[in-house]
Parts: sequence; C-alpha cells; structure tokens
Amino acid sequence: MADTTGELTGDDRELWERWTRAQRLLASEVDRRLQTRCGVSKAEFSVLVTLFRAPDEELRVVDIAETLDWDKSRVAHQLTRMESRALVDRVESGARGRRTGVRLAPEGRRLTAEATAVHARALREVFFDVASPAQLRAIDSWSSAMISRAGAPARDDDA
Amino acid sequence: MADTTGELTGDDRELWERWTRAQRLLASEVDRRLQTRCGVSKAEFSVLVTLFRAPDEELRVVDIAETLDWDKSRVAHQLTRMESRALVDRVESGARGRRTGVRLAPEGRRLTAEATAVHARALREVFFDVASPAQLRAIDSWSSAMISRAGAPARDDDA
DNA sequence: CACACATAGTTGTCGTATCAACTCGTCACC
DNA sequence: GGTGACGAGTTGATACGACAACTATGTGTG
Repeated sequence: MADTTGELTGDDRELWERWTRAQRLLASEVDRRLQTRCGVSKAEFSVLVTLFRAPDEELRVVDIAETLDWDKSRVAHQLTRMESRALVDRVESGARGRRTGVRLAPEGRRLTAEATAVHARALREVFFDVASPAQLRAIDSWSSAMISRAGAPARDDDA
Repeated sequence: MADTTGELTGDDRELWERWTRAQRLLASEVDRRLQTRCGVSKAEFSVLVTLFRAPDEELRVVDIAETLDWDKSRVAHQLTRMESRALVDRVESGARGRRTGVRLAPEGRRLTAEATAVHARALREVFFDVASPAQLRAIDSWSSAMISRAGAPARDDDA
C-alpha cells in the first residue's frame, strides 16, 4: 500500500523471487523423481490418478479435462500418447448410451500404484517433512484464500 | 510420519492439491495480465528484466542461462524470437575479447519499463494485498529453507 | 422426418521446451 | 605453428500445450 502505481519494495521483490524459485525447485524435484523412478511424466501421472479415482476406472475425455482443468485437446493428445504406451484404452463405452470412454489399462493400473507410492514419498521427504507445522498452516490458509478468491472450480494435477 | 512407506494422510493430500492449485491460479493470472496488457510472455519478460538489470544492459547467452536457470539452447531460441520482434540485439561484443553479446534494443527497453509496472501492480493486487503479513512471513521462511536445502544457485523468472 | 443446434472428440498448426549434435573460436601443450 | 580439448553459441529433432477448425453424434422443434 505504498503508492498508487503498484510498485513493490525491494524486500517484496526478493520475497517473490525466493518464493517462485522455491516452488520451482520443489516441483521439479518431485517431477524428476516420478520421471526417473517410474518413467512417468507429471502429465501422465495426473491422468492416471484421475482415472484411478473414477468409478470403474473409466471417464470421458471431457471429464478428465474438467477435473484437471485442461483443454480437451490437450487431453486427447495426451491420451493418444498414453494409449500408444498401453497405459489407457479408449473403449466403446457400452454404458453411457453410445459415447466413447477412457479406461485404465492393466499396465496403467500397475504404474499408477507404483507412481503413487513414489509421489507420496517424494512429497513427504521434500515438502511435508521439511516445512514446519506453522508454515504448512500458513501455506494452506493462503492457498484456500487464493482459490476462493479466484472462484474457479477444477483440481489439476499432482494427486 | 505415519509409516515407513511415505504415505500421506487425506488431509496432507488435500493440502498439497490446494496449494498446487493456488500456485497455478496465481501464476496464470500474472502471466495473463502481462500477456494481454503488454503483449509479453513470461519467458520474454524474464529475459528482458535480466538484461535490464545487467551492467550496460548487455549479457552473454550463458549469463542469461545461468541467471534464469535455463538451458542455453532455450535461451538461444528465445533470443532468436525476441530478436525478430526487435526486443534485443545480438552484438559483436567488442568488449569481451571477440564473443558475442546480447543487448536490450530500444523497443525492448520501452517494453521492459511498461511490463515491469504491470507486473508489479499485478503482484501487489493478487499476491501481496491478498496474503496476510503472517502468511507472507511463513511463505518466505519456507522458501528460504527450501532454497538453501536445494543448495542450488540461479534466480529464474518473475522479476 | 428434416433441419438446426449443441456436445464430444479428434486433428492440424503454431509457439515453446528439451536434448543432442554440430560449429567456431580460444588456449595449452608438444 | 599444428592439434586437440574446452567453452560458447547455434541448429535440428522431438515432444508438449494452446487454440481453432473440423467431424460425428445427440437433442429439440417445426
């Protein structure tokens, strides 16, 4: 609230830079572990977990897009790649009238279990066991405020 | 600290998802403002600010790469695009022996000033004026801990 | 039944990020 | 003074994400 131009103090600027840098370090460390230990990208993991949580492990493209807050074409492209890796199957629905569905393939289910464990362990080691309870509370309350302020819905990646 | 597998509690998982979502909302809002109000992408802005802060507004590709923690080829590609927009010039150094340098072009300098103001105002409105002082302190202390834990150097984008 | 219209999904294009290969100049050493 | 290693920079291949155009499958109304 210094002035009317929205300028920042040097301290503010440094805080912002530290914070974005810390976020980036954390995210890339988690991604790196997923990639090197399971051969799964963050995007793939997001899709796998979303499907895994769904009833019958089946969803429509649009459901995945809404859950992850992705563009539907991004989902389609991603599914094409994952289908070629035999992680998911595009099925002729049957259930919901006549639309197509996407299901976890056996290999996808196996990978999901493996990656979920790696992901959880990574989060604990590089985040939850590093931050103090007070820091976690502050981060969480800020997150909630930010989200409710934006009003938006979806959930996104990083199960 | 539940067990030896690194599993997370449901609360932890929700906290993590809220937090990554909040980060994403904040970052995309700032990026969106930069893009729509100045026609500058986050990557372009990072390069502009890095050059602007440098002595003589001139750096080598490698300096930019280290400062932003980018791959040098990413910098080269980015500079090619920005050069075609007349935001930067590749100069025949002169100073440092015979290597090439990168300088802010006049249009780049103008844009930097404009974008810096927009960026600062955006940060104030969507971040500093939203978070409480206590939250900011906690976020900052966590960031510092995270960075020193990683030991890493560079500074990255988002001036 | 036909027509328009909405919804779901795919495809193509472009800009961007990563990786590896390549060029070119500098320097050390024989 | 050649030659080989190294550092700096560029380029090309490939993958990914955003956006828009297109296809195909409902749904509604005359």
